Amino acid sequence: MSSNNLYNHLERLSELLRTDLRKSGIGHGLQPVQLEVLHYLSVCNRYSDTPLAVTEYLGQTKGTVSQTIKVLEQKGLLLRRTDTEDKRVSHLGLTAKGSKLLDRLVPPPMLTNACDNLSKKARIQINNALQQLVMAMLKSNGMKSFGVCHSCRYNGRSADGEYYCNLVQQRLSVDDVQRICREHEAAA
Amino acid sequence: MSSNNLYNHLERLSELLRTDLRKSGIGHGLQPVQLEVLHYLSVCNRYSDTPLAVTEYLGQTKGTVSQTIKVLEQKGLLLRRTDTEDKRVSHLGLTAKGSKLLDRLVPPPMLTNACDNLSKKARIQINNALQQLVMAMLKSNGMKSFGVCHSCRYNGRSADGEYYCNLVQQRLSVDDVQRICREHEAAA
DNA sequence: AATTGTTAGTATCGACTCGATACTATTATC
DNA sequence: GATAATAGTATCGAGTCGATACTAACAATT
Repeated sequence: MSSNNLYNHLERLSELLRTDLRKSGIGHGLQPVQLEVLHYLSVCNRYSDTPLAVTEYLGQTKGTVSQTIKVLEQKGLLLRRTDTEDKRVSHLGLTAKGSKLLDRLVPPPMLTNACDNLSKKARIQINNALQQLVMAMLKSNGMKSFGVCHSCRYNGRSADGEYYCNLVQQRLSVDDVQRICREHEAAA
Repeated sequence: MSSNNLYNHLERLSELLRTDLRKSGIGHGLQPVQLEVLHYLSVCNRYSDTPLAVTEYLGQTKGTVSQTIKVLEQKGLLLRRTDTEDKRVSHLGLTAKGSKLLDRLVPPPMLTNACDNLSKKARIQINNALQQLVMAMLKSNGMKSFGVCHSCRYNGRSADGEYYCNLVQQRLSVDDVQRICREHEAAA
């Protein structure tokens, strides 16, 4: 009953956003999912830029994601390089072209317009609510949170005060800790 | 920038919901969109149960919606009858089978689980935030709001105290005013 | 009453999605 | 060194979705 009400809004929101994304992308031959992948790659960190991470993030199968990535690569919107330590894994990154296109198309106009019509306070409230809902959905279904390193329990400081990840045991730059990570676990 | 943050959460939410819907429906041969159409028909009023209304609600083209409806009809999940006054328009309604199936599949488990893990207060806040965002998106893009009659500027009372719609100039039942309407316009 | 225009909806097509299944290559484990 | 696990690819088929072109019913105008 309570989740039913929520569902009403969420479903519509989701469908409207998708349609708008589709309209944005179509002029450039891009599908909604493709824009989502590009967007993910623009906000993830260097441990999370692999096909598998995209798979976990989107909740699709690896086969599906593999195809999407292939197309984006062929379009020259992203580049892949094989990991130096584990030759099974690829790292993906936007090309300048991909990055530029993403900036123009995302967020789609409908959302941008909506935000222009909302007060700053309202935007913050909505943002918090959405975040809370995403968290709840992920947590209650045993999925990865993909939070930023900054809020991760593995995030610490090295002896000289630099950011340090206790999981992968490496230093993180200021840029790193603001990106989302597939290994993220909320601090206790 | 502010809309960018919002977009992060919204896009993920949207994708997760869709994937979950897909998983729910697949066992019964139903696609996400098909479930969305069934759901819409379960909450709309008798002036809004036409293919065109579905089209406006989902933001797709009428051709696309026409196909979806055709499939649902063939599966025996919805029934159509031609309008008595205007033979161009069809009215759609769930069959008992469709209604039963919908109850089992929507909302999808991921959302239900999430709600179970949230306090009542949090659910209300999230619900309000989502509603506000949907409204803003629709309004700033000149789209129809699809609100419930109860909150509509055309909604009034007839001489004997019954609900009355000043647009279509007809009485509305207690059930009617709780359903969403394609002619809805927010009260001033 | 015939003409023209609009509205509701359908039919068909092609590019694309997405999961399922089966596969390869590399790394981990015992 | 054999086996299992992991990261990813290839292929296929059912289905989505917009574009285009269409029909049928109604509305407006002369």
